[in-house]
Amino acid sequence: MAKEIDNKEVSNREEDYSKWYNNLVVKADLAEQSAVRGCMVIKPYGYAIWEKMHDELDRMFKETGHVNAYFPLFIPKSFLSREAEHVEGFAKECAVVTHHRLKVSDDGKGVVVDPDARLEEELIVRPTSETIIWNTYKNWIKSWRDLPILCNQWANVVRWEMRTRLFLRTAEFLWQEGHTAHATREEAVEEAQKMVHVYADFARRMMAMPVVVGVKSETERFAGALDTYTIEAMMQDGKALQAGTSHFLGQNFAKAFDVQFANKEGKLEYVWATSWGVSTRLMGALIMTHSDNNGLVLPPALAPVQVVMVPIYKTEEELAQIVGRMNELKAQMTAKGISVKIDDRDNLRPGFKFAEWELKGVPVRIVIGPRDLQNGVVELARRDTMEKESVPQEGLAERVEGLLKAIQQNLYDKAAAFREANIRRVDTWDEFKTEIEKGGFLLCHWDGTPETEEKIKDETKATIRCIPLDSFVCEEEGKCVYSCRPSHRRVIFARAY
RNA sequence: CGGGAUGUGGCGCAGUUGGUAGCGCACUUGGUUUGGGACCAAGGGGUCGCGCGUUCGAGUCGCGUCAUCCCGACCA
Repeated sequence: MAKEIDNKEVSNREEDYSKWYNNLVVKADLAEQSAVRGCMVIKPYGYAIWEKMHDELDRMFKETGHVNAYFPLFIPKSFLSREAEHVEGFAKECAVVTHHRLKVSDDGKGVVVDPDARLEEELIVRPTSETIIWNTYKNWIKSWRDLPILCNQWANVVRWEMRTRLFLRTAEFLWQEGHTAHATREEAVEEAQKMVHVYADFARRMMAMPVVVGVKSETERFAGALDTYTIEAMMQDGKALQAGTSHFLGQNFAKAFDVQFANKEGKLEYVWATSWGVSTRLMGALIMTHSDNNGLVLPPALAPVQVVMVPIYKTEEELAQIVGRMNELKAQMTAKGISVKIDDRDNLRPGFKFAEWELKGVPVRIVIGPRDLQNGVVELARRDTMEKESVPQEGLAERVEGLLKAIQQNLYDKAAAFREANIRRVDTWDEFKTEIEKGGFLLCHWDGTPETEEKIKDETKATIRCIPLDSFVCEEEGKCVYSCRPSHRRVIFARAY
């Protein structure tokens, strides 16, 4: 059983990672379960982190030539059935709108669905927007001159999952979905690969989260895709988390929605497609990558509050004096683009504030008391290592600026070191079965068949996370860890969220 | 949807053999405190997930139902 959770200790992760995670999300004021089944309320502090992610991703998309658009929440049922694999993938988890009106019930105690208001065709609340978007693209695309179309949409989607977990798998979630249309196969493949690398760059640079870029095996592919590119991250319990995907959809959707263009020779051709997305699941990844038993640890690049200042005082005069000095220092830091919060709440003691801001993951804490004011110093504490030092007020803004960068880098290095320590090459099936229990990624040879993949999954719950593209590429001859048949490369196996 | 567990003030929990609810935290007020989660005093707030039943009497027993969590299956 997990230890009782309170604000003093988030939990012991080794005992019960799930509970640790859920409690951390709630205690750190990020989100909570809503009254609606499987849905979550993202609280202001949590949303501020999502906004930072949103803003940087949006900037990156635009930098790579994309534009934003918006498509309807409701998708006519018939659209979903156009692409066979796509329906099969999503049919089991759709919320369906059947009526458009309520009426007061006969006993007058409540409302009931008005049976006279049944929709002629049911509407599906989008689980993803390929279908409605390709139905629209049909009207936008006539000639090769209309291509490429590089649209992105920020939206919410609904997938009626059996089991939910805050940020990682909620019935409704926020995401962005890019949907592009191209004249050639090569261009579409290039786009899909480009975007998975945008995600990888984002994860590393902003989230301080190392990821493996790779291709999904046939079984793990997106419903309707020819290839699914993925970024896979390793959480602190050794399990893998798919943090973002980019799909090369071939001409499947173009054919399903009859989207053809006249090429330069005047001949009709089907359009090539990609789609790619990341969701609020990234928040889950962020939490599980860096947090410790004192709570959340946020990389400075995504922290809504980068620096919190806590005054220590006995009298009102002292408080006024200290806060006065703090405001001067804050102004210097704000000028450098650092977000600073002065916690001058007078009903809480300093120790409580320290613990609370640590729980919320604020990267840097600055404490000023009467002694510091005398000596012209401050106490500077960093969240990642929990180290404290006394530093001069002179040049504080520059020092903090450097510290924030150092913390960002240290978080990445720490996570990368953890990942390195938990990636192992495994060559025999016996070894595989014992090693997979220890968690982490296993680099193994695989014979390339879905049958073997399936059997490995049944016996060990491990799946092929990806065939690595950039790092951990192991193009070498060997024998499948399960079937012993020949293999030309290693792939990554792991248990996953 | 299968297996297991749990539903009691905002949160976390206790509640013996049935006798119409209690603790810690939080909250309010006053005071003393403030360099790592303060203390004292006085207060406010719940009919025990919901429904039906057994009983003189149900948080406690029975049946049903809903919800949540965990393990599976499914998934970003």
